[in-house]
Amino acid sequence: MPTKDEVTLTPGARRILDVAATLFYERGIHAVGVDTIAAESGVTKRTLYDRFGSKDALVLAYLAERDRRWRDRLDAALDAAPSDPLSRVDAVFEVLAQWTADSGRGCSFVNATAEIPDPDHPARRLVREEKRWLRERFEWILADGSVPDASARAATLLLLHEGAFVVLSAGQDPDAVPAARRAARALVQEAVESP
Amino acid sequence: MPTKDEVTLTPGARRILDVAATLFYERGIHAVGVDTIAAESGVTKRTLYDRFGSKDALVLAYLAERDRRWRDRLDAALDAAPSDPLSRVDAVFEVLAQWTADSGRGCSFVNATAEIPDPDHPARRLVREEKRWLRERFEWILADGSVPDASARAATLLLLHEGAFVVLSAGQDPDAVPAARRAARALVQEAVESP
DNA sequence: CACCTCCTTCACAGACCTGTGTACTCTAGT
DNA sequence: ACTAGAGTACACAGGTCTGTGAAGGAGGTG
Repeated sequence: MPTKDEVTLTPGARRILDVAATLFYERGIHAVGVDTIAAESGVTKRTLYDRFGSKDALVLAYLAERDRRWRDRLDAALDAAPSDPLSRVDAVFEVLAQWTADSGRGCSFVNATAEIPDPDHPARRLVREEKRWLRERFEWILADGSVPDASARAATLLLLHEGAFVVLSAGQDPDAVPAARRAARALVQEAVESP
Repeated sequence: MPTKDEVTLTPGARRILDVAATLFYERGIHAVGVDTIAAESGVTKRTLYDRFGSKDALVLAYLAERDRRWRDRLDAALDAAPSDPLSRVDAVFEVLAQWTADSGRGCSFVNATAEIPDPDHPARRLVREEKRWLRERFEWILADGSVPDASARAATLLLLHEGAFVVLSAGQDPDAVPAARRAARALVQEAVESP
């Protein structure tokens, strides 16, 4: 069963959102105009505004869909992984490895933060929520595996995860994600083996 | 003795660069036009173009100056700190804590990366260089303190450092930098105490 | 048949963008 | 007194930006 969003989107709107997602991610939100999006979607600007109302709303739809897809992917990976904390944490970083394999432009949420100064903007709320969600996922993994100091260690895992994304994109270091994965594994192992 | 850049800048150019730095950082590079920068500097657009040549060059000057100031500050802190690796690593995160105290909009280099897609753009080269420099600083600190696996551990420290910046700005978590600092200290301590 | 949704074409508004051309003034140094 | 550098004033070019208005076509459903 497809998600509600996907059902309610008309074919034209679906194309618009797909094109917008690609262009916003690859060129930046401010750098892409609605004219370009409409033209690349084979649609007129009128249709774009009829479907989404504003560029701002289109930006929000782009981020919300990306957020949903990423969470679904991560939850699926966690469901498929063994239930020990080491396997689960490793699964999160495996998803990151796959995700970044075809996303060379960094984290779309971090990029959106860079382009949207207002912290009360709906897109910024979405970004905060996404980071908070991942942090809680880590915390749940550790607590469920009876790892001590789950909260503090989850915070560290989040730092490694986000650090990997930014060192990969801004620093252009291809080893960033593997390095974060190794550090995360070491952190969990050390925590499990400690008294 | 002032640096060469500061000497060669005319008073007008100095004001332009200061204003541009503030506006680029707070509102984003694309979102700020040269008209605004000129007006806020109490200078005409003509002067801006006579001094800097293009908006692109002004952007580069902004990032280069910020880079220089940050490195100077970090080097000064490292000089002032005791020479053991724990104190030195802690000093780096202390600088981060101070730096982020009045920089709520994240890392300007990461933000610039989000807004400039072309990896060959001079600004992007500068960003890469900055991240590489910090990584090497960490590596030097560890190796100089005879910490084993200095290279791998330096990579982890860089991840924590960059992660803190992004979790603070995108995730709006005020504990991000202290958490990274604690994790970094723990990492160094564990490495020093290990056989 | 009428009706509705989706979408089209096209013109237009009004603002903002980077960048330039021309001609002028003020100030400091030699 | 002369000159060079720094800056001012201001118009203008040529584009792009978001967003709207008016009118109509294609295709399915009652």
